[in-house]
Amino acid sequence: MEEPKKIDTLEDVARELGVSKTTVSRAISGKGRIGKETRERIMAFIEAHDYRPNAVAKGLAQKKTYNLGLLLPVDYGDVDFSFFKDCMAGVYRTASLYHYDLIFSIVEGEELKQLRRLVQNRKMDGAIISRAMERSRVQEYLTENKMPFVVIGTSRESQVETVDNKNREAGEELTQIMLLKCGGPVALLGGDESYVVTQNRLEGYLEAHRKLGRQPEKDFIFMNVSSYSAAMEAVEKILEGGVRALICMDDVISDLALGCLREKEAAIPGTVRLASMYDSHQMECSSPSITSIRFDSVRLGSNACLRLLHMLGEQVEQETPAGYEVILRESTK
Amino acid sequence: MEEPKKIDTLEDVARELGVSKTTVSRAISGKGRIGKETRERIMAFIEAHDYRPNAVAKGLAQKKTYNLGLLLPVDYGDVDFSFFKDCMAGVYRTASLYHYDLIFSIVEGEELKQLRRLVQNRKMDGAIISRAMERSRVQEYLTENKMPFVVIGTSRESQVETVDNKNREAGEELTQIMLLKCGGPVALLGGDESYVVTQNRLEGYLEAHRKLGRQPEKDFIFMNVSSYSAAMEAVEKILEGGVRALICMDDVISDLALGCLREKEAAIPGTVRLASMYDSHQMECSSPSITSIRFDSVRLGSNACLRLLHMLGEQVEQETPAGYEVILRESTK
DNA sequence: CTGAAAGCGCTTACAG
DNA sequence: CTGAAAGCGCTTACAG
Repeated sequence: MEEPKKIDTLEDVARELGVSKTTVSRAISGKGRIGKETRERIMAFIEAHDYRPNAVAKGLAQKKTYNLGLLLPVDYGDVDFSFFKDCMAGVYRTASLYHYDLIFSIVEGEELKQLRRLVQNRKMDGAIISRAMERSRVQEYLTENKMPFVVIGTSRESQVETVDNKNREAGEELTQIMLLKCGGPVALLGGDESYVVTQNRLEGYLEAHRKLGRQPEKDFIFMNVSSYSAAMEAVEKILEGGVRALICMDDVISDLALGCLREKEAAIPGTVRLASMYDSHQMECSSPSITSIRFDSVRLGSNACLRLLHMLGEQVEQETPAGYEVILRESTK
Repeated sequence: MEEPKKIDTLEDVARELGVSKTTVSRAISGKGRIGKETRERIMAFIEAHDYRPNAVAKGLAQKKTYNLGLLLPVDYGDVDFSFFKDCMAGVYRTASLYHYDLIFSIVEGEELKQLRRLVQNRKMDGAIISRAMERSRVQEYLTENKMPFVVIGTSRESQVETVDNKNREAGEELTQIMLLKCGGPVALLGGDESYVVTQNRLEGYLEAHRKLGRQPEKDFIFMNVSSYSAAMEAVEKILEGGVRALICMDDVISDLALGCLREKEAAIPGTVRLASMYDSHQMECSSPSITSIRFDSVRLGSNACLRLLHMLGEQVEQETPAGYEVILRESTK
């Protein structure tokens, strides 16, 4: 024999228990005064019948959706999927913990149509976006429409809430290790200087020199390296200068450098030691494997979510800053 | 001067236009009789004021959410991220086209808690899951709770709606090419035989032999290869047998085989030609690059979405079967 | 501490 | 062709 009545709604619960919907609602939400005994009776009944409030109805009454938008750039992951994967997992777990769901949307370049639907149809309470979308009008649009959001990765605009890795500290630690391991100068290949992440890693590099009382050699710092030819030019100078150590600011640049060093038949780590300020699957799997910094992307995602929930007025636990670890591999042996 | 009144709700529209909410609703939905002129007047007003109906309210009234669940296995993408990426993009675009949003959830092993929330709180109308989750209780749970779903990849259970690649046809085409290119026998390394995908690719392999009037040599067909040692055992037999061509059923197995061949110092394609029945980034980037079949994952995702929308009673366009292409690379030169 | 009632912003029989 | 009214399943002043 099945339970004769399905308990699907608040009303069902109230009727069966002979109380009002108001009371049941209060028992569940914990808001408002309610007798301890009544409350326990209601909760036990709910538990027994596995009743769950309808999120849509709740949303309508409270003008909330309990959905968070996760906006991904269209070509995320071309380079570094594990970052997005881990980040998403972190966001997801934290959102789940607070009973929020994730709605995801892909932002393709300047196209805001999809995002607009999410915002105008009021299908989310807030959004998490990535720095990669900084150049699109997404942030502007969200701000105009009073949609709370947090950016993963530091943005150039102040005023926006961001969570980020400790790029400066990590850059400093890696540089310090390289300086200590290798007697001579340590060259640097960096990316687009207009990015905050680039600036921070550069600062870390410089700071490590300062703390060890060494003078960074300007001639071996190459910024805005974005092509194979740019990397090649730098690598040639490095080899000519007899520099024995090279740090690249991310995995893409490392990959370029690796190609250049191979073409020049420079042994790694024999002739040049190579390290990357950003880890990825390729760093681990290339031969030789590349020493690099692994950031805690899961935590980063989790923090982004906590921040957003906080902005939405939820009582959330404290954020724990996302850490990192330097992974020493063959390329710096 | 701003518009003095914000047009946020159906009621606002109705009031401003001096009609009833019913009429406005009908103009928007297109359901029910409505005068052409009235309708146009309403639509123009809506357009001008950029009004969008509140999806939550609409959902409550219609007992729909216009959300589709996208359930991902926890460790998707360890092997083959681009598949998920493309698939998701396909699902996403199609969902958007029909004004649905995607809610995503990660299923971790046997843990159904998160999924349960999505189902019980009625936050989605249907779900798209992947074959990778076949062994969890997800399908069972969805069925019990009458939640429509479609599986990407063929499931062993009938009764469920699936969309899949043309694994048999593609396997046949690749095998045929290999047979024609190489005079002798073509070995096969396959995965878990209990998977339908494995069975289909095997069928294709056999069918190619049949059509060319060749006898597949049982001694060079190795199934259930899941470890390096299993692959090594197969590779040794292949080399001893003087076989000059090898097809692996997917990119993971290809990677294993590649490692084994390297260890045995067998030249590719010099000594053995290697091809994979599944393309991935690694197939493209390994050296030598590996000939493989590239499936149209975007289309596959799109089809999954179309199928689900159809099940939900939406009028959708016809599915176009997801195609594939054989990409000839260095490994079979 | 508890409940009746209004309200969230839509849809949809039902009546005209 | 159009509208008044009930209803979707919750929450929340307000009153008791």
